[in-house]
Amino acid sequence: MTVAEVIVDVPTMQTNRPFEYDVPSNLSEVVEPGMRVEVPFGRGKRKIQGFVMKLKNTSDFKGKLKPIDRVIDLRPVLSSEMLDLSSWLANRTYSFQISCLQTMLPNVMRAKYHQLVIPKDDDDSENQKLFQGQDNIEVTSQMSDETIRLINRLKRQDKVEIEYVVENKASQIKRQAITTTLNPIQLREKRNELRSNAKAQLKLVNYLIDNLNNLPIELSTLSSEGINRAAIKTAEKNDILSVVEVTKRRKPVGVTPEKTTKMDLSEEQSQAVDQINQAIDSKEAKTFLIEGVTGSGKTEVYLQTIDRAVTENKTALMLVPEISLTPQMVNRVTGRFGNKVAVLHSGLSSGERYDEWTRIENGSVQVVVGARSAIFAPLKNIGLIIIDEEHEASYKQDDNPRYHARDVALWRAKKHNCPVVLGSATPSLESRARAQKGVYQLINMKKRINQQPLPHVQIVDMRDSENSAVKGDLSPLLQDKLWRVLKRHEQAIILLNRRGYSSFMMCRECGFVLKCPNCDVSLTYHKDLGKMKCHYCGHEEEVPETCPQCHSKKIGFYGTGTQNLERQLNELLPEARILRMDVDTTRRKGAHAKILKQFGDQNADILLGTQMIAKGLDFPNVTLVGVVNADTTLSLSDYRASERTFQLLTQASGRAGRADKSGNVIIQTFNPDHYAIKDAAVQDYETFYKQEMYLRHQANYTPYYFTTLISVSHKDEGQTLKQAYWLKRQLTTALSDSAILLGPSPTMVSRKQNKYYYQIIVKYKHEPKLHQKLLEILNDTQADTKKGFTVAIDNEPQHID
DNA sequence: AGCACGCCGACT
DNA sequence: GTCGGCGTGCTC
Repeated sequence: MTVAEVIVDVPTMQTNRPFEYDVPSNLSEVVEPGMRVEVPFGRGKRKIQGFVMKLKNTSDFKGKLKPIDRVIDLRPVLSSEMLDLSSWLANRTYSFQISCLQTMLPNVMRAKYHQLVIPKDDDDSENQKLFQGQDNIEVTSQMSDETIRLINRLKRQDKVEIEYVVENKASQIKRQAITTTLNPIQLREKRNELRSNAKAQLKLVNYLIDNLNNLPIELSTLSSEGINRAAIKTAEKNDILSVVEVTKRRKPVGVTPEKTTKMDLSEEQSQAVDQINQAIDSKEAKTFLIEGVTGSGKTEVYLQTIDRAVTENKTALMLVPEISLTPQMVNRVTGRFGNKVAVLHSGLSSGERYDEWTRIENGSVQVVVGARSAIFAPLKNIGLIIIDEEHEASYKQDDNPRYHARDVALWRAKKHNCPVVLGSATPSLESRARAQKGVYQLINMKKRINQQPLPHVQIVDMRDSENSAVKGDLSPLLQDKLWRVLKRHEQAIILLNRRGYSSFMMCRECGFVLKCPNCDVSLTYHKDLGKMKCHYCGHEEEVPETCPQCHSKKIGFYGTGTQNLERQLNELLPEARILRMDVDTTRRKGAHAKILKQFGDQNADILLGTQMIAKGLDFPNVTLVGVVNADTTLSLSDYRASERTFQLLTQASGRAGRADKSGNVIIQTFNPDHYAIKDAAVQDYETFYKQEMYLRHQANYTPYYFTTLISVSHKDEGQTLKQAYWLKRQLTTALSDSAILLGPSPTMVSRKQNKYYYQIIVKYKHEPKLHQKLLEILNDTQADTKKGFTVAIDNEPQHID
């Protein structure tokens, strides 16, 4: 007997374990771990999709095993590596294993479920009313309560039957095709061997000779040429050709960009390449952190090390943030590796995404470039994994499973015995600290290639009388520089650092920001309460009317919007062509790329936008970058605020000035003396790192402590709090005295979609019992989900809000 | 999730 | 009496 352990597609805590199924004898040769199957589940005739995790010969189950209904895949869609990874991931992220399995596959492979109501008694009057002559009707969520009640009654009376249909949007849409390993000469020989009356064979072989470069040829193509199945079968028997399964590609391989060649390396670059190549050669699962200033040529290091992996017949995986996945970036890679590359970006339709996945899975590509989820690319024999802009928060998925691509990369690297390269001009504190401890190998690249000068950075103190007297948000200096840029027909980027806008209070006279007395984070304004509140410890206080520091009345909410700024720029420079890029103008798919192209083609003078314009864009004609409000992220009540500000400003500054034209950067701020701003202005990562580490140490934050965030929500605030306090008690009993528990406190937006959110933060160094306790909590609270409670656990959160 | 079972109030 | 509401527990 064969028994399969199946993870079923029911995302709940109680079903988050394997269920055993009998493998009927007709499927025993077919079923393999990693395949999707359709199984009956529950008392009714419900059918659902599941993943086979394991096959075995005995069963521990006391009842009678149900048989697997159907196998969906011809071949496993997940390798044993991926099955293992899903277990690890589910455990690490406190999410359901089924969710992990599904995130590893393209979306189209997710099952869709339908319920069809079929009449058993066509003559029944109620049935006739319901079906109105149709064979069946589908149960949908829009159905009225009345209809659902009717269906339920009819079902009880045995007048209708419910059929469950599992639809597999992409159940291996494979077609049969023929291919041959013979060359034209061998084929001609075969042709000569044919008997003179074998007309069909002759036609087939001739067709094959003529179309050798179009292999594999689909059977449908052949039949339109008048070659039938029987002829193909005979030819197969005679070893002329073989029948294979191919997946049809929706999109032909795009135009291959101009072939690029290896660039000469600088001293620093070649040292980096050598170290990494050595690890590739010796199959060492080592992690490198490249700390390289903007313009130091990290990309070329990536390309040449990928090249080494490819030459050694291995594969390589490169992750970049979604917003850096621009045509320029992609072309650089495809230019070097041609059609060996698969690119996974958000612009692909789900069908195209599936095609790319298939191409990777069947070994047609050696290099994969993509955003976060590309870390699950089904590559075999990985020789190198690269994560560019390693510090980017977008590498962490912010809903279940809340995984960090970096963690997955390290896990896979260990499995494949290959190095991981993390690269950034501004590494995350935790990575840089690991490099300090020797966990990662640090590679420093301090020099810009081609002697590019650093841009000239000026910090504008917005507290100055001259600046505070200005009506709008643009200082006289920035206005002047903008005007000059326009006159020289160059371009400018204006960056508006808008996060948590108008949520905190700052004094326009002295720069004072209202902070929490216990937590050293700024207080946020809660509109619903009309009070200032700390969302770490829950401290709250009234909105001050005068500045507590200088008693000026100029204290107020701080923040400005892109539209507002666009209006100001229009008034100031009526002749300038301004492009605005923010969430509003980029909502539509592809709008983002379109705006960038417009700017790149110099169809605009000023590009105005939020964070998204700061990342890795190269516009040679840009000579001015202005940051309107550098402080906004600083005042966010998140302990990573300084780090994010530093990263943003450093990146933004890197945008100004290329080779021949010198660049100017203007940073407007109310905190000109803040270390994050001062260090960013001179692109001094190391100084910033030391200062920030010191502060993190003082305040017991990452990387000195691990953090886990637990949030509870319910539509009744009292219930939410009650649950949150219960959770806190649970944790207190399980944790040692050295662990720090904060909260429960309301989240920044304490009410979302009519639900209240409270969170508890656990900071700890070593808590062996924590993991088990959290799993217990999930189990215990599962029953409450039906009462409207949700409990979410975020291991190492990227932001706390 | 979906479904059965079981217990309760309120209507043909 | 029975229909339908909701709480509880189970799914190989």
